[in-house]
Amino acid sequence: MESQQDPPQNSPLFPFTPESMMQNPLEPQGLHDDDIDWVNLFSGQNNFLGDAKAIMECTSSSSSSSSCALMAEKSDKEKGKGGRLKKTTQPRFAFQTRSADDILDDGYRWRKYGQKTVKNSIHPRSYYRCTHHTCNVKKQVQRLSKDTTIVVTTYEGIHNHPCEKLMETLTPLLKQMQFLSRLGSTNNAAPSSLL
DNA sequence: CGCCTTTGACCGGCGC
DNA sequence: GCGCCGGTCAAAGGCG
Repeated sequence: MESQQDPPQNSPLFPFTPESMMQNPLEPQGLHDDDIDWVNLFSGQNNFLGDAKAIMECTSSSSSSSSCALMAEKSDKEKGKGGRLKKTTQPRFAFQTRSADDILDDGYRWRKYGQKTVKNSIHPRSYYRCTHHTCNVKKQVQRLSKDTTIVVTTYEGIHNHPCEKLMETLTPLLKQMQFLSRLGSTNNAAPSSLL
């Protein structure tokens, strides 16, 4: 199915996803391997959003995103503009990333379904939908006219499926870890050489 | 051939 | 009521 093997120009796996942020919006480092629920992590079944508005600043060593900000808000404040769009209550997340590339590789597959020039911005806004059949997540990508090095990515909705690329990357590792932990339980050897 | 992007048309909400 | 604006649709074409 998924055949994208090429290393993307920006971070191969965007260091956080809206879902992962929702897991631990302000303490991304607070996870232990034993605590990770991979399914929930990537399917976003734990929704920390109430009326909360979270803003996160972070730094990243990746070449493309030197800084970013996350804002989360309830989208039912949205006016429900736009053609045939039903009124949604999907949570929305706005990322600001400093990148030469408009498209963040967040591990999901997106299909572009529109592009519009917006008022007060010299750069067009692009509209993407998650290509997963059952997933209704959308995102908008727009470059700031003030600072053209900053790309604003707005996610709308929660993925109801695992991140394909991330799972693709992690599956062999997880299998290896399972294998080694089984060995470790019999041989009392810790798989400390991993990663 | 399937999947993707492009792009103009269309739709509906909002402000005046 | 009308025009503006943002969001979506869908046909056409490109690419691997």
